Amino acid sequence: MNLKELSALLGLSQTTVSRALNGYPEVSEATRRRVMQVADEHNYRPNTRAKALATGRAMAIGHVIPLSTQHEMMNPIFGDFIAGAGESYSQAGYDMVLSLVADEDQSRAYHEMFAKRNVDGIVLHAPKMQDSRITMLQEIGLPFAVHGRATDVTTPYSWLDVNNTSAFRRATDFLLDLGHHRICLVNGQESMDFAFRRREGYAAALQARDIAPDPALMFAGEMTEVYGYDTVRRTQSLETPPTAYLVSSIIAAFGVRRAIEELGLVMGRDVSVITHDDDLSYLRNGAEVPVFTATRSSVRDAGRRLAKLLISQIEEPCASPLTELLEAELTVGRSTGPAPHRT
Amino acid sequence: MNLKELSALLGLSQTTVSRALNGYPEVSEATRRRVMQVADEHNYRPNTRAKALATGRAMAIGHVIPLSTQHEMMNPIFGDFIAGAGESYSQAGYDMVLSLVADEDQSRAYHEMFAKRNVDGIVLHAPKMQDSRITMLQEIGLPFAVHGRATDVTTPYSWLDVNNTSAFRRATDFLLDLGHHRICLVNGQESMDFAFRRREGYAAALQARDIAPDPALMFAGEMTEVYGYDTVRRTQSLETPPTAYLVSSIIAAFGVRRAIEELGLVMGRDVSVITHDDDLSYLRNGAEVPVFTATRSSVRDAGRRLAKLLISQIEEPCASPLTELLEAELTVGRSTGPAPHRT
DNA sequence: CAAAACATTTAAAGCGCTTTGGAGGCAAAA
DNA sequence: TTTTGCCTCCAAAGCGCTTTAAATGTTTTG
Repeated sequence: MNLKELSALLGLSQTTVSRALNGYPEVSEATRRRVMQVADEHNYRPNTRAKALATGRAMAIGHVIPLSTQHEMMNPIFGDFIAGAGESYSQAGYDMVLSLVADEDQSRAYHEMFAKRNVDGIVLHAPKMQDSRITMLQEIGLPFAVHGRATDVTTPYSWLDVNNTSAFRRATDFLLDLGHHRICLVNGQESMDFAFRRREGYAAALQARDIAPDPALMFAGEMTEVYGYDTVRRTQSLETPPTAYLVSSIIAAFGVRRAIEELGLVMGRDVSVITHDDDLSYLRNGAEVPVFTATRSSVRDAGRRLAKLLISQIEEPCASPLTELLEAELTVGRSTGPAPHRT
Repeated sequence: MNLKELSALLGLSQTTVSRALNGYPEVSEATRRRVMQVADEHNYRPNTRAKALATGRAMAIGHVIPLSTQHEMMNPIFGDFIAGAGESYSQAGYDMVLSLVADEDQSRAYHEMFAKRNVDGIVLHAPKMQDSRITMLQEIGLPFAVHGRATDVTTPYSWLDVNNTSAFRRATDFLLDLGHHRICLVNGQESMDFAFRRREGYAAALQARDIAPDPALMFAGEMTEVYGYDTVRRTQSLETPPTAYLVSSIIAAFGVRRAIEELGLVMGRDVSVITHDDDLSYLRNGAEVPVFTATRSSVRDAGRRLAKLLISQIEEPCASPLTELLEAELTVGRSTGPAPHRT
């Protein structure tokens, strides 16, 4: 069923039917109701492609996912972020188109997305500290919004980020208040902007108490379970092992917990752990009482918000860039306690 | 830059330029080269929407993700599956459009996808045993392929599945061979077809050795870490606790391991564990020697294959449905060993 | 050399929708 | 009665591409 058939059926012109369906005022209420009803009965939906061609709006938003950074990107976070964004998109009538591309094809992918005109805007994932993609997109002139920020990019652009610095600063302070002095940072790869910012927060908290950060206690890597495990094994065999761990991901925190328990230590008594918790739907941090004390911020919610932000950006092209900084909450679980008195 | 401008630039008609770019034979090699070059220089890409409208092919494939079953679907598996599918899509020049919809809107979503004609086919995720979506899509007449199967649907359709029954049968046999008699099944939700089939395999192996399945050892639930943990805690306090666990997901297996270690038992000696391993990129099953003995099957590879299968289905609409059954490999890790001799 | 055959190229229609610029009908105003 | 203005509705152009049918120019053939 297309417009032509539908309007023939109604004995009206395509113009009138189109207007009736799109809520234009130049059509009587009676006709509109009639059109609506018949359209509904025949399950009419305008052909997206034709509509897009006529209006110049694709009603779709693109996500370019680099394949080679799969470990950092196609990760547990991603599903939840997409789910959140998807909610906002379908609410606003947008489609989501995903484009998985090899790392080296990324630049081409953005240019192509623009030239092919099958999206109205795109979401930029996993920004690094200096991220050339941002200026590239600005030059291209395709609306975009970043999930995260790029510290070294100074031109204004739209973004939504968790306040990673303050989250990790507060977490570190929390541990310091409990009497911990040797706090091990189990961070993500620090070329990623979020990881860099977390380290900044960690370092700032230490510095404020005149504690020099110990390089032997600062790790950066891909956040796997094994990474968490290994880091604890390694650091616990140091001369003066850390009494607390600050972990960047709940998956790594699993590994941290496993190593602690394997060493016969009790988490929350002998060793304290705080992890960042993206509040993933399938990786809940315990039930009523969280297992881990955590800096929590729902990545799904971030997806929802960033999508909305981008949509309003698209629909108001002249407005200046929008930004949103979310504060993570510090939820206290059973993985933290006062520093043990060792000699 | 559009066709009109490009052809004006070249002093050729749109027809010729279009043909040159699309590899039609009615244009001389000299002109083709010239066209190609100028197109390249100006970074010309045909407008997807116009092309789609003209050809009737959207060059896009849809994935409808039900939101309410987020825990089963928007799960760790999903990211990797999508990544795999995305590889195949971009290779074949297709886009991927995701549509996240509330559960109750699912039927409408499929109809809409068809009516709006912005995809050429769709992938059906997470089939249940009786899945009404399959017949619905057949009635609609939109090409589709299922990731998994629906046991109770008898009409033929295209699918790709792991042989869950045989995988779990072999895993159970493996444990039985090691002398285990009381094997606990930590399964996914059994309304899901894959989980049902896994139980079938488990039951068949027991039956073949005249062991009656013990309902107290068969669990079905959402596959979280805590679920694995709780199940072990619960079953280990039984009068005759199981000596082995057969787990449906590596995430639950983490919980299983944690409970085992917490109970002071050694995995692979006191208690054996086999898990299904979807070979997720960010949840590796150990390094060289796998931590868990596992029935392994890359979900990413499944995505790649299913996408290709659907594409060939789309491009050859009259062909009969295609199916592909993948065998999981049984990889031996350090989590299994002979059953301990208890009294 | 004319006719036929072929190799290139083009004009124009069409994909299904929106939107501009009118047209027709009718009630209110002059 | 004529004019004005409003309310509905419509014909047709246009979005950027593909594709059919036809027109050119170029060889080859009888």
